[in-house]
Amino acid sequence: MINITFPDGGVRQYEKGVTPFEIASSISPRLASDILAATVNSEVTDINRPINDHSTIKLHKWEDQEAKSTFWHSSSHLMAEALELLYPGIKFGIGPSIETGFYYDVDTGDRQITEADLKKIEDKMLELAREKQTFVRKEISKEEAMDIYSKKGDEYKCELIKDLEDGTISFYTSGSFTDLCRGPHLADTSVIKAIKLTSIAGAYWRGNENNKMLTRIYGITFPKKKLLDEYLVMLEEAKKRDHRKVGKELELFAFSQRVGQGLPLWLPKGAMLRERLENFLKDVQKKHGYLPVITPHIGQKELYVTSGHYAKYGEDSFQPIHTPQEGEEFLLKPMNCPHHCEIYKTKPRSYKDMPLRLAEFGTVYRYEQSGELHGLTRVRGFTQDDAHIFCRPDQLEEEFIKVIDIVLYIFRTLNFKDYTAQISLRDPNNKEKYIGSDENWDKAESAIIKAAAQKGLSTVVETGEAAFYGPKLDFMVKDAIGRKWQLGTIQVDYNLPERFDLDYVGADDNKHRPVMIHRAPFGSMERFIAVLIEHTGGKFPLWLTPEQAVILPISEKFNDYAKKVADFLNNSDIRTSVDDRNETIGKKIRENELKRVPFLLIVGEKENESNMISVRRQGEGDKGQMSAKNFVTMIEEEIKAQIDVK
RNA sequence: GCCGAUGUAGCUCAGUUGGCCAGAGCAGCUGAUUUGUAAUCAGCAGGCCGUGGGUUCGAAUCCCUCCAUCGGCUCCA
Repeated sequence: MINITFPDGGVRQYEKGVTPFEIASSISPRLASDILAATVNSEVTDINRPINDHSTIKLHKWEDQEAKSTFWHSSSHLMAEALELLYPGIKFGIGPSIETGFYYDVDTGDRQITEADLKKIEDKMLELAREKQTFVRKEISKEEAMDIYSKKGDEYKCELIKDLEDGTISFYTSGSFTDLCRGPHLADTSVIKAIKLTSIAGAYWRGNENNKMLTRIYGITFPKKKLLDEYLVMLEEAKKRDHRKVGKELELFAFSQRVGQGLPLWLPKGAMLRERLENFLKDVQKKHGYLPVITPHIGQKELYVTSGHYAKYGEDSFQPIHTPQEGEEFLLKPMNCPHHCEIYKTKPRSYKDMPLRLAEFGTVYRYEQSGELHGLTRVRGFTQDDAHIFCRPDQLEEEFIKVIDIVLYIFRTLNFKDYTAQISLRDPNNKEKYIGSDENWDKAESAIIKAAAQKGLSTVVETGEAAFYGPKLDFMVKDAIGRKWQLGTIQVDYNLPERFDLDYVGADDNKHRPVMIHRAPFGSMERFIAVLIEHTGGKFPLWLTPEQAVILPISEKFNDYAKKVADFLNNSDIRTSVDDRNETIGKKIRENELKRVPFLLIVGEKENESNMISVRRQGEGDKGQMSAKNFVTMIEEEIKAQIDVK
């Protein structure tokens, strides 16, 4: 007998070799039919894999991510089986589950699979799923595994096997399809009830652009048709919040082919919103001891040779600007740090001056690959809410924590709750990719980890994701359809102070090297506003929104009264306009509701006589009458509550 | 940059297998209407059918080039 410990601490005894499915059955038949995977001693496994030792167990129903990933991984095998039947001779790369769904990379040879074929593949998958094919695991030797795939002529699988250790290789078979696979898998395919193949795309084999491009087919499956329908509706809803769509509807920004791709044009309403955000951060920074600086949009090539950026990115950047004067070369600035280093150098610095915090909303230009451009989230010209903190090594951790505080304050104010903090460290196996001494890297990395821990951030550590000059802490936020974007970033840099030969005189009267922190709480104005649009669906917080109130006269007779009220509100710093078009009140309400104006103030005969306004709140409807003065008080209080978050 | 898809009026979209001057709704303009909480009515105007080339008696429609956009891959100082 073996002891099985459940998550609640309860222990039950079972025969050796019992499976998670049998354990579930012993609790209730309902549970047995619901479980899709199990975690046994912190490893997710098949529900029919025998357990031979004392173990802890957690049974996973659909609601658990472990169950979903097992479900989707099995679905990718199901798709592979369908593909092999429909396209004999097709070769397979890898086919994992992803956050939502799964994909399989395939080499279709001379044939081509297009979106028109997806329905056919879905139908085949459903047909196969209904056959209730069981997933059978088989451990296999490396030699045998290699033999199977060389005979089959699948060079991708051979390459994968080559990197695996003998004795750890397993195959799973379902129906006519056998795949190299670690598992785990569903017991059988019958639980896969709803299938949607979502898209088809090219993907380099093993993610390397020098390799062949395979065809990647993405899909998602569910145990119930209803869940798939709900998912598709959710996707549709999310698309309505897409910042590119909302930005066009609300006239916030635009692009022009003639100006160039990835170069956003800010329209008046977008510019007003952005300006307000900038002022908000400027106020915060002022309170935190930042000093404003302003630097030019270009710099001599020499500047970037000194910083090391030219060597690293020169060829993939906007190329140097040449002037009539022979030999002169300028670069559009791709980052502000070199300029700020030169500001540091304008006079001798003392340890008493530290930390020196130089802040600038600096517009930078980067030649991003054309296929990578995406609305406002990935552009070629953008403005960083940049600042560089020059500090003594002993101040690093404290300064780092203070920056985290600013980022968290901003996120709270704008109601960003769903973010992850990612600590990016260097890849210890690839040290030549980075500049700087081992010692400095170790110090910087531990400073970040300690600071994040002290602020109680839940962090994800990514090794190998550090910048070439130092480790960093990034705040990642998802867009409407779940794509992750980096917003706030805090980076430690020992490299630039070295390259620019920055120093300060210490208490010991000797020269010392400062440490530099790059930080941008928004990341860039463009990307931040893009994500803000998607989070709010264009319904910005009252303090930020371009138009806070629009006055709607019932008829032209009340235009004068409307203008009087508008003047009063504008004088009270409430951004107000009058919609005095010759349209019905219903139409004016509809259009201003669609423009997400937070307050519509309706004035007609009644209001004119009683000197009141009728207040209508966006999305909520009529709120009754009040005086303009009371309205101002109400708005002021609401804005105060929005900004004074602790 | 790579793979795939898409590109018709300011916006959202129709336009059958190539065949009459390329259509609709909204927005715009003009006029009527003077409106009470999500679309008043009528008229007018608006398009090198992304660009350049080709096939054809004839191209928005078929082929090629380039540009842009969308979904991914790679990249992201």
